[in-house]
Formats: sequence, structure tokens, C-alpha cells
Amino acid sequence: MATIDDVARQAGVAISTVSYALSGKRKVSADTRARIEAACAELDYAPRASARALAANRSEVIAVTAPLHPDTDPSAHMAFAMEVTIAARDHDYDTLLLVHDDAQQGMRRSAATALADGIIVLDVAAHDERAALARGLSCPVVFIGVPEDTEGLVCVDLDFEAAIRQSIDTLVHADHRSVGLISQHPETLERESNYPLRVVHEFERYAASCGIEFAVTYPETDDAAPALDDLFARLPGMTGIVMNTANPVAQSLAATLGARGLTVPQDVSVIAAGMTPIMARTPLPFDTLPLDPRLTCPVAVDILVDLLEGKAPARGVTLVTQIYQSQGSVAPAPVAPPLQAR
Amino acid sequence: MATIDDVARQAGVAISTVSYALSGKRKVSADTRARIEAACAELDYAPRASARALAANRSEVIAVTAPLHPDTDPSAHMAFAMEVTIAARDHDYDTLLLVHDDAQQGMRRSAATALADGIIVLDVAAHDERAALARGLSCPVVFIGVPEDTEGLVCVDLDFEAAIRQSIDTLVHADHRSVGLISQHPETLERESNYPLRVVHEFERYAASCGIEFAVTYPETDDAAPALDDLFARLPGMTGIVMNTANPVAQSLAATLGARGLTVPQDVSVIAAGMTPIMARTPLPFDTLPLDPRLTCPVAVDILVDLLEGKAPARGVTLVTQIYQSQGSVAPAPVAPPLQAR
DNA sequence: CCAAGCAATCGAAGCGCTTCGATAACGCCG
DNA sequence: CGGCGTTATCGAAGCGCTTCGATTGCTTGG
Repeated sequence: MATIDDVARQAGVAISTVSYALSGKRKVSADTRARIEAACAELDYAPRASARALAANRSEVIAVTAPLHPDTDPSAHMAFAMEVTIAARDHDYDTLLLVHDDAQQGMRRSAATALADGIIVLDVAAHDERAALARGLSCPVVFIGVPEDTEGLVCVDLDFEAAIRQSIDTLVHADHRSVGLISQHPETLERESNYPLRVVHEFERYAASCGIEFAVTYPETDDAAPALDDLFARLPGMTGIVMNTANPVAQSLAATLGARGLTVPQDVSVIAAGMTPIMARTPLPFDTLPLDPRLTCPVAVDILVDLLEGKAPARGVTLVTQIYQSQGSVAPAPVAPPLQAR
Repeated sequence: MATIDDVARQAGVAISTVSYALSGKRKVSADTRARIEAACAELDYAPRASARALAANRSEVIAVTAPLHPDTDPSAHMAFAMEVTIAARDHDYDTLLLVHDDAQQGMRRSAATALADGIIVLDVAAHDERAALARGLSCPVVFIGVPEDTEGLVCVDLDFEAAIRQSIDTLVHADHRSVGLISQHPETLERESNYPLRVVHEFERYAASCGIEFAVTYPETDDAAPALDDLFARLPGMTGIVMNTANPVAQSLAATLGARGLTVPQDVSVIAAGMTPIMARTPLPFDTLPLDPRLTCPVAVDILVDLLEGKAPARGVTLVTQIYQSQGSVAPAPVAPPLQAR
């Protein structure tokens, strides 16, 4: 393993000149640079990460906490971890994976030992213990997801409120006047990240402000039938459905609608807002505002890197707009409401 | 951030004494140790990872390559990465995630810069480019999965051959004399890791040596019906099925058997050998020899750590025995073959 | 009573890099 | 032609830790 010393000797310059040539932090004449580069290539030189980290007081490593609790979807998890890793490499950072049950310990350790320069927190719950921890940590932390209390935190998330507004707008423009929301299992609302709740609130607020009829239902199981029946009981003239629910429920809804003799989009228009596309091996035939890690992760990493390199101050909460993907599941509302039609 | 210097001063000892007290590499008297520990606690001391790595010439980090090609299952990926991470923490190692398309570059970089002490390679294909690379790398590499040419490599995998033998034994002991194997999609056999092929070979070899009738089928799609029909066409008296196939096919098989009026295990006995249990949100009602990351990952990490700490020489290929999980899908063979029975 | 042996501790030399201030070489202007 | 500002390069001081050999102060046996 060649060291910077070997390179300097080989190129006939001082160590510091090699360092400056490689980092570009001071000007080096064209031909010395050429000699140094030749030496590096010949000796197959790569700077020792630990030496560099010690001297420069930065490790060029970002830690990623993705704690495993039983009800998280590992596939979504991996997708986020991968996207963070890819985005980090674009800035020449590597990522350290912290997945132990006790994410706190991992975060503390990476900060205390300066293992990582910064931390990305995934799978954020409404009342996340990692929020309090992050406030007391010496290194920058960026959350992907928004906890209840964002005081002093830097968070990135999708703009679920905007997605809901866009879903309602889309339906309203297609003349739907009665729209139902299928939300998450009641326990999920408690435990999980708080976006499902934000979705419900915004749905109710915005639907009301648009002057349309609306109702929200919370499926108890993965079977969408009771939820659908519940909605139709409360909105007999319902012609539009917005979903922000677990994928199995969505899968089941597709089947249930068929079983009820309802065709999408002739009888009912359906939009899935803020759902993970990854799990959907069998893609849903619904218009979607997908919860796409490729939207949030690069933004989160950009912000963290800016923080690390002192390029920008902490930014509070950043919301990223989801992209509407049309699958033809929205059509103008039928003249007669679907249930009365038959 | 306190340094070892601060601790030494606070405890009234030399720096080296602190180092020895913390590492345990030399004896330190009980009361100096106590003073040092008190000082550490008071100053909230944690050794700087980079300084330690530079001085000791080891980073206590293991790199994990999990390249993302389109046909890999992210959920399984994450499960492996997590299990490796957990196992590594048990040995006080952290894990660096290398996930870029170009895994080679990541491996080279972590070795060249001494970012990581060793590398774990996941998702190994039969002709994996990373095999050649590993041979030329300066740091130990352990593969989870077995490539075609294992010369000079250290690999850990499940003992698929043993699983197949155990599956056949189980069926034979229940008096089944005609057994079919549902293997993978033909392209999967080409591209993927080579265990599906090993499974087919061992199935044919061992079934023949047991003197039973057998056939192998390769489903073209996720629909198991054609595969099942193919098997029955070639083995009209088939009473046992071994599966080593993609999970959707298995899901489909459960449905198809029902549709054909066949009951498990009364009419047909079924065993799933070497399949990922993670994906199966809806658990399959079949006896299983699951492809469980918790079996291989800790073993791989143990081996790597032994290698790193010079405790043991390279071990070649290590095969781990899968654990049979009974779900009641195996019963004694019916007296009359199922198809003729109706 | 002294040499030998042992246990506990210290001091200093690195590990390989970054970075600051100093230095040398050079052209330019008055 | 001397002084000055540039530009390119050098030297050395760390960064915070590990580890080796040396030192100190005891205890023992001869």
C-alpha cells in the first residue's frame, strides 16, 4: 500500500504539494501536477481513509439509521437505504448502516466517535425517540419523514397535503361531487409516521373547502370490502375514491370493486396517494402519487451535505412534491351514481 | 469532545495507561482502572474512530456489497444486509453499505483506502465478477452464496443439496414413490446465483438413487398451473411435490391445487425447499426449508472476523444446514393416486 | 544486603494525512 | 537596480490514538 510519502518521493516533490495537488485546495503548476498524477497511477495510490479523517476531522461517511421494528416493510426500507447510499456517493460520501433495534445507541456512537460526519434518519415515527436525541447530538442529522415536534430538527418528506389536494382537484375537475378516502388501519395511525393523519386532516379540510361531499373510512383488516361498503353507506352517490392505505388493502380494493360489478373508471374513479410503489409487484391499475424514495432521499442527502460543508444553514422542514402518474383510473363522474344505476 | 489526553490528565496517569486500561492489552491495577473509568464517564469520552483506525491499522468496519440489479428482490436484500449488520455489531464492527451498480469500484475503494477491514459479498451470481476481484484484493472477502469457481474464495451458503435430500427423504418415508420438482424460471437459472441448478442436479441424482419416479419442471411465468399440469402429464401417479421456485409461483401453486380439487396433504404432499420466507406476507401453508439470512449471515461474519483477527485461516466453502419447518403439508401417500381417484 | 524478577506505569515514536506559515524564485515598476 | 507582489513549493506541526521498550518501585531468594 503506497502512502503519500511514496508518491511525493516518486514525483520529486514535498508531501504537502501532493496533498494540495490532489485536493485542489492550493494551486499547483501543470507539470508538477502531471508528475504527481503519474506517480499516483504508477504506485496505485489511494489515501488512507482513517489518516485523512483524522487530519481533516471529517470521515466522509454518513450514517443511516433504519431500525427494524416488526411492522416495517423491509423492501421499502432497503429502497430508502439504497437511495440514500446512491445519493451520498454522488457527493463522495459512504454510508454506514445502523439497523440495531436500539438505533439510539448507534446514533450516539457514530457521533461520539466521529465515525460519521452526519446522520440520516429513516422510517420516522410521529413520536420518535430519535428526535430528542438528534437535538443533543454534535453532528448534523436529517430526518426523512416528519415527527410530531420538529423544533430544531431538519426534515425532508413528501408533500402529502399537496398530493391530497391534487387528488381532490383531479376528481373535482372531472365533476366528482362525492369522494371517499380509504385511510390506514387504525393502529397504524397511532404507531407509524404521522403522515397518514396529516393526509386525513388535509382531505377533510380541502374537500370541505371545495364544497364536495366526503367521508373517511379506516379499514380494520387487509380486506377492503367493509371499508368500501362503509363509504357507500355514508355516501350513496360516491363516484370518486382516494386511497392512502396499505398495499394489500389497495390490492383487495381492486378485486372488491370488480366483485361489486363496479368498473374503474366508468363507475368509480380511483387515485392512490402516497403509497409505496415498491411493494406492488402486481402494479395497481390506479392513478398514483407514489411515495418514491428517489424523490426524498437525494434531497435529504443534499441538505445534509450542505450542512456538513457549511454551505447552507439548517433548513427546517422541506416538502417534496410527488409526481402524478396516470394509469387511466380517473374519468368524468357518471351522470347517475353507480349504485343507483343498477 | 474529550480526547484520551483529557482522560489521562483527569485520572492523573499517562496516555498509554488509559489506552491499556481501555483495551485490556496490558494489566492495569484495579484502582488506576477505576480512576480512569471514572474520568471517562465524567468526560463522556469516546475514542475517535479515525485516530484509532490510523494507529491500529484497522477500522472495525465491514463493507457489504449488495448491488442493485433489476431482478433482485429488495426485501430479501435488506434482510441480508440487516442480518450482516446485526452480526457484525456483535463483534463490535460497523457495516458500510456498498450498493452502487458498480460494486467493483466500491469494493476496490474500501480495500484501497482501508475504509473497511473486510468485505461481505451478497447476492452472489454463478459467474460473479466480484469473485475475480476478491482474489486480487488485499483484504479478506467472504461471499454469502457460492459462485461457479470458488478457487481461493471463502464462501458461506445454505446446504441446498442437503435440503433437497431431506425433502426427498421426508416424502419417501411417507411412502411417496413419485415426486415432482418445481424449479425456477428458465432465465433465472442462467442469470442468478447457481443454487437453483445445484438443487435440480441433486434432486435428480438423489431421487434416482432412492429408486423413486421423478420429474422436474421449469415454470415460464408466475402461474403454477402449466407447471403442475406438466408434472402430472409426466408423472400421472405423482403424490409429492418439492418446490424451489419464486414465491409468486408458490402462491399460485396453492391456489391451483385447490382449483384442481386437490387437497394438501391428503391428495398431494408439498415441501418448499430453499425459498425466502421474508417475501411471503401471506405465509405459505407448506412445509419449508427456508432460505433464512439468520442462518448464513452470522456464520459469514464469524468467519470474516476470525480472518480479520487472525484466529483462523480461510475456510473455503461452508454450508449451513437449513431447518425443517413443518406446517402439516406432508402426509402418507394416498393409496390411489390423486388424479385417478376422482 | 544485593541482584534478580516482576508488576505497573510512563515516554516517545510512529500511523498517514491536512494545513498553516515560511521560503524561494520570478517578473514588474519606479 | 532594489523593493514589492505573485506564484509555486516546502517544512513542520499537529490530528488522537496504539504500542514498544524503558523505568520505577517492590518483593524475593541466595
